[in-house]
Amino acid sequence: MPVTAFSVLAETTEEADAEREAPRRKEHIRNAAVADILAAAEAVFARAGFAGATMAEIADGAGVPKANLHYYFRTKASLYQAVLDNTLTLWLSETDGITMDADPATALGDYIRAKMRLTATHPDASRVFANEMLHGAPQIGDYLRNELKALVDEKSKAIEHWAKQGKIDPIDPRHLFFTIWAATQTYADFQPQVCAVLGKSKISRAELDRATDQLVTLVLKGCGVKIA
Amino acid sequence: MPVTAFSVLAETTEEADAEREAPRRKEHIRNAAVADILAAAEAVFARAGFAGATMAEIADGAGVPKANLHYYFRTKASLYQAVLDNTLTLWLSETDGITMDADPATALGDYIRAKMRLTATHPDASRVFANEMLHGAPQIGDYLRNELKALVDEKSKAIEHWAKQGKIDPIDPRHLFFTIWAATQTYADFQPQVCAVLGKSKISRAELDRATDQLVTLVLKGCGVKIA
DNA sequence: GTCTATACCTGGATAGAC
DNA sequence: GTCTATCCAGGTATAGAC
Repeated sequence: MPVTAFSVLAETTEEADAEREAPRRKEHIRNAAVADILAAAEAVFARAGFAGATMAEIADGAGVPKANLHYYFRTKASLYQAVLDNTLTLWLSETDGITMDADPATALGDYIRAKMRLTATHPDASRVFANEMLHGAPQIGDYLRNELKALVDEKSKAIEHWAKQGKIDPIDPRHLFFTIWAATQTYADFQPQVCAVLGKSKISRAELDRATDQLVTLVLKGCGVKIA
Repeated sequence: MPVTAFSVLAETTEEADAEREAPRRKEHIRNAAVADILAAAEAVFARAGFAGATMAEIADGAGVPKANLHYYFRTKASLYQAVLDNTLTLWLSETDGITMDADPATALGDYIRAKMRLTATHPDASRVFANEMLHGAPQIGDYLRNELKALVDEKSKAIEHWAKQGKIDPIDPRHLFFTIWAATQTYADFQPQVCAVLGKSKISRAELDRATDQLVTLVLKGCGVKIA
């Protein structure tokens, strides 16, 4: 699970000076330790939340001394913000297929499948996001009100267009998104409950495929989508 | 939002002695402060999680000095457990209507509406539960594997019976429950996201009614339930 | 039973050697 | 650039007066 974006690194003006006027884009990952730190931080923040996570635990997970965390990321809050930024870029993706002239069954089905895949491959990212949400979204409130709202507004127009053409029931697209997001992310966020009810110690690939197929069917049929 | 069950009170053997052999059931709420403490604790644990919550904040919310919390509940963990116990009793309710000989449309529709009402009236309970889940359910794992699993197993048999009678599509009832739980609780747990996308500062009663109606329609139609 | 004052400890952050 | 040792704030829990 490699991490690729480091938007909130601690500023190192000395190094910037040393590079003179060299283009910013020339900057690259200075040390693999940074990636390890972000990966370890995601796991710890996912399980313990911001308050419950300790820098010592993250340092252990990354295999570096505690002080190095404060060298790369000045504060615990900065490190948390960097982890959040990574998860948000993940969340915005996958909606490309939902357009006015797309086939609803294909577009919605593919979107749900993609969301479920994301939940399976990045469960910790889902949990970090959920934690932030539960605590009132102090860090990402602006993101939700701007980028996310704009994206949903645009996609909602496409779905309303489908409805005008009789390709889907006249539903509220926003609440449909809430339902899809919740139903997919629950397999990461509420994993202990899912495992307990199913009587299993982990959610198997086959089980998740069954869940995905059922959810796709439920949504398409429930919205009156004509299967092309 | 009165709190009614106090299963994990700190033990006061002195008082028990004073009561001699008096029946346990004769015990009653010794002080309204205890109810205030539990109510305040639920709110604080919901917003901050277990680690993020502080005893000082809870004491402030309840209007009592910090030390009194440790008098009624020996530790922070005991207080948290007491809050959790209250929420779990809430969660188990509302499934009474789902029986083999019930009408699927009525039973499922009523259940979804009841769950959504619960989300609206007890959002903090939902958030405390979600927090515990996200952190791996260390306190309530046993409850999930026993009481909850037994309940879902029983209700699943009823739904499978409906399917044999052709009253509903042959779906997996467990995943249907996961979807319903997630789709309803998201309006409490992910409230900041819902508000941001809708462009509102709070979720109005009317908005939640729309969401409820749409979800009931989605589920009933999506499962091929015949409307009686 | 109730509250004030305090002891003790965890954990974030930093100074300074290498 | 990297790490060891340390400082200090904040928070749980308790002792002891009333």
